[in-house]
Amino acid sequence: MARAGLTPQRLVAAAAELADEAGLAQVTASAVARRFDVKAASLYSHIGGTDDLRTGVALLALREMADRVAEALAGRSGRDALAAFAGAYRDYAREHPGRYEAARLPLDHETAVASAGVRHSQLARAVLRGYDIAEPDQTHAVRLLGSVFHGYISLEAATGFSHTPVDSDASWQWTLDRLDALLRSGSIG
Amino acid sequence: MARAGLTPQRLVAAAAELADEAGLAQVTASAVARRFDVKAASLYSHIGGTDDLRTGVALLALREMADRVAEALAGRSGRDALAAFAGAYRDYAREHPGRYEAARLPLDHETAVASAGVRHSQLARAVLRGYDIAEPDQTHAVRLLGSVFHGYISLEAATGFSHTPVDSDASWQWTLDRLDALLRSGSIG
DNA sequence: GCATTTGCCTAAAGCCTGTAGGAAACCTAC
DNA sequence: GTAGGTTTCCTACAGGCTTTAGGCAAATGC
Repeated sequence: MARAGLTPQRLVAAAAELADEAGLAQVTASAVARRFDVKAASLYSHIGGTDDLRTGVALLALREMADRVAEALAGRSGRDALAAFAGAYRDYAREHPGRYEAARLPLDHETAVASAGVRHSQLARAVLRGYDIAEPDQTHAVRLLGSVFHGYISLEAATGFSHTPVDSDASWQWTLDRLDALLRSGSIG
Repeated sequence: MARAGLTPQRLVAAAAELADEAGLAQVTASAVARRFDVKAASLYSHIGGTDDLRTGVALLALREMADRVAEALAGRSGRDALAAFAGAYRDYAREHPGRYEAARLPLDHETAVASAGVRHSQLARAVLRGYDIAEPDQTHAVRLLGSVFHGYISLEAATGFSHTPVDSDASWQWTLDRLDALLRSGSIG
């Protein structure tokens, strides 16, 4: 019988596609096996199991997002950098909702420190360099940026902010403006 | 054989406890049945199934949170109201992580409009009354508040913001201060 | 060309969901 | 208090997913 050519990478990639198409909950060993026309048991020599698969998607998503954000940030500073930073996350979440969902999975400490997660906070700090904020305010500001953007993206995905006539893009721009102003005044307070 | 006294309410209440203790993923018909020393099949005359159970927890959480926030807000305004509003959510999420998780489940439109979800945005608008912000900025501000607090709570739950020596409570206070300032200037811009 | 390694298979046990139909407990009302 | 009806929980079962164990065939290397 012909071999399917399974590898951890290919399995995780398929899991990521599946997550984007059907949601992270649909990412199962069974479903991924089906994509390769292979029995579910065959996956277990390549990956640890369903949890492993989802963690793999999470790590992939963190890497891809960090890459995108880094590229978006190149050569920009100030409000420009802020918008690029935020936009990169928002665009990624829209294009890859399942991967974005996976990126919020809790990782054990060891996996987390080895992940691209650390690059994300470095990138946030890079944005803040344009605002001249010293510690510990810089750490507070990193947390604020993470909170606002993750919160916005997650609420937008859940509800689409569709209960009022006010456009979501308008709220996004308004938020960026206000954050920019907030961070500018941040160097004073 | 003695009857267990199952009702949709009691089942949802047990599901909520289970969610807080073990996470929303552990909320299954099977697990809830075990709590009542009853076979899983017995649940199906009271609830639709596992999804129903989780949705029930979501609706319960939305109600409980709205009640708490409303109480926290009573008699306060300005930065005081802002802190009470945010604190009520954060405290609830810490006490009831599983319920909080459930509250973010996507609900179909019909269920959503009948839920306590609408009270939440009304409460946010009540906070903003202390800041004198007109439409459409008020809607933008409601979304900002939702984003910041939900984002912060969710990141705090995931990582505990434990990778740096800076205290999470300090970042929370800093964030409240900055938001208060932002909203104050909001009436101008 | 043969031995070894690797990859995918079948088999099977365990748990979860959800449906169907049965029997016991409860309620009502005579 | 007891007969009828209803409700509640049960057993049985079908189907799906997970994961382990052991086997045969394909690829690889000498």
